[in-house]
Amino acid sequence: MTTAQRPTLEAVAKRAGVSRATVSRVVNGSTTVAEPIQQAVRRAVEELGYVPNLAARSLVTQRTDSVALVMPEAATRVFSDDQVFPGIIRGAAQELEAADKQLVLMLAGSPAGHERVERYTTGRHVDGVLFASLHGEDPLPGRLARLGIPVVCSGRPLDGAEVPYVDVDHVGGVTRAVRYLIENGRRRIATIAGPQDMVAGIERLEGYRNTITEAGLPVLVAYGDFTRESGTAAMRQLLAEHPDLDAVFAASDLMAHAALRTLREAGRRVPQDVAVIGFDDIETAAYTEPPLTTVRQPIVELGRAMTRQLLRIAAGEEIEQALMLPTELVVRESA
Amino acid sequence: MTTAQRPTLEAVAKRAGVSRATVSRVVNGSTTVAEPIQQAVRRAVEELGYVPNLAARSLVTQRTDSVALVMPEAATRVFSDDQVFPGIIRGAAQELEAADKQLVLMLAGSPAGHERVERYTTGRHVDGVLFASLHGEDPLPGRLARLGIPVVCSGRPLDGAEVPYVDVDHVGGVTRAVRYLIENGRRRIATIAGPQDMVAGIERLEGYRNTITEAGLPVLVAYGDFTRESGTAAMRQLLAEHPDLDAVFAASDLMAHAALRTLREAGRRVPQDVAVIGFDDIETAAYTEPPLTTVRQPIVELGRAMTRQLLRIAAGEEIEQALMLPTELVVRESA
DNA sequence: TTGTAAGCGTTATCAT
DNA sequence: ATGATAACGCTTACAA
Repeated sequence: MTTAQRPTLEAVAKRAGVSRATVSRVVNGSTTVAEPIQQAVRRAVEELGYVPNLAARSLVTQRTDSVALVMPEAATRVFSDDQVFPGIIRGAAQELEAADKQLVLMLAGSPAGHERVERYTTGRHVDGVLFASLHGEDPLPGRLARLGIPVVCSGRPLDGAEVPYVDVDHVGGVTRAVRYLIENGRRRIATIAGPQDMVAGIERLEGYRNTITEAGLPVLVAYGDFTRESGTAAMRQLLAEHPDLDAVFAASDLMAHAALRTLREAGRRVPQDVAVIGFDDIETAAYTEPPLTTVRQPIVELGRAMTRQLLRIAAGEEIEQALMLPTELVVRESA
Repeated sequence: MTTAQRPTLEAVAKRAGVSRATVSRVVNGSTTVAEPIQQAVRRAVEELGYVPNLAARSLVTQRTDSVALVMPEAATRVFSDDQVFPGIIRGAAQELEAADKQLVLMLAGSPAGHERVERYTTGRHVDGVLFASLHGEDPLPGRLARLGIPVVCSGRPLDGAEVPYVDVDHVGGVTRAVRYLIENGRRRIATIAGPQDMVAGIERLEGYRNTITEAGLPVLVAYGDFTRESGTAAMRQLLAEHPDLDAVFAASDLMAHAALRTLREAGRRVPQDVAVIGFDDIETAAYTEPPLTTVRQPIVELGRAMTRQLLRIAAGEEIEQALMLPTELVVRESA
């Protein structure tokens, strides 16, 4: 490494013929510096190609200008093609870019990874922490909040910690989907539920159960984990246990996609024999056979909203503890 | 913010009854410290919950223990469901986790974003920079390399800079795919090419062109940009210009997926009338109608390999400038 | 083997 | 409005 010696504040000060303090003021946009001096300093900065040393700044300001985005899933599942995590990353990246802060991505799937995230975040190496999709009852968000470190989760923390969160309206979306099925004359409506250790899985099932029960219809459930493979297994199980079902609400588009194929293999026509509705509205949903009717969730906006909340907390503002983003039923041809 | 005062080296030293230097040695795993003293220090660290201040360490060591992963695409396109970027992120995250370094994600799609990336990376705020999928002739990788900052690109840099890179064997994969079509009796083989300002687009077209020409067959090309929408348009164009085509090689699975649907809408049966082969082997490929025959590229491994190379450069090792990862034809039912 | 002390490059507090 | 100067928390010669 040639490690060309970087210019420091000192060097700029010397070149501009002023003190370090003045250069620092100019660089940080203080207004109390005379215009001609500002000019001179800026020219020196330009000529020397000066870039502030963030470590040094961070050491004295106690800020790092970076935010951690923690994905608590196993690495292999984080980036399945449901686009949830990429969407959140993208939203967070956009919002942080506007705030000129860095995005540090951390995977906490393995015990080692989780321990690493804990060390790093409790060690205050970031100005705030974003948690995407909690699994089970992770105590970390609550602990960080108690340490006074800004935290925002996607979805209500399952351990009941008083941590700010942003979530999409799972229940509302599912309710609309199930009602739509009922209005269209479906009476044997089954669901492929998501994992019950995640808010998304829990609330989508709750939405189904409430709406179905309210309508006096039978609750028919099989469980998956949001993936296509699990959707296939769940659909087969439903078909075996309730051969007379006439509709399926799947808690994810991936599972709905698998259900579509499984139904076709079983000789059922969609939507004539069985209507299918998914949840997510991934890109692929418009390209399934038939195109999938589904509940759209604003996933990039979720990432943005979480980040905006975090920045507000970090800025010392008071924020509402929960923020809910609307979902929407997108009707295509599968129901 | 309660900003509970964090313990410093000083505090640990006092508690353990030793000097700061000794604590530092223990924390950094120096072997030259007497066992009983190590014990005492470690206990003090434990009791106080001491975590090193990375900014302070970085200031003196000149290392940041973090690596930037730059995605030069527009934010809206980075996370399409082709899984390329998420795959690279995942691979990089895995490898960096093992090396106990942080992953800083940067989007350089907009001019502002690119400028920000440039400032940040040339300012040596990271120990190395990973570039995912260059668009056009970005001079930044070359510039960083000249500054002595470790850099690795995915794919050969188009501006001819002498920068280390890792890539998948596009040409080999495409050649195998096209030969497979020829061996199965196809004679009017068209291609939906990718964008010609990206290595992946260029090389996949080159592989097609060479193999087709070598076999004395006609070159039939339409251009897309790897997305489904562009695939639909390209497939329509091909159908209009060459109604007698009997096979299509699409440079991405997304475009192949769109082609599948467009062909069906045009009344062509796949694979009977027209054989279709894609490139990527995304998860969805196994679930298209019919399931897609495609060229698999090891995308997570690409991210891992890039990261390993980067770490080797940062460690001062000499590395080969180019590293090629194998691709593989996955035969399903579309061809 | 352990301790002392000199920085690392900023920002912030005081004077001036 | 500007300039000294003291932190910030750590690593690392160098001494002992």
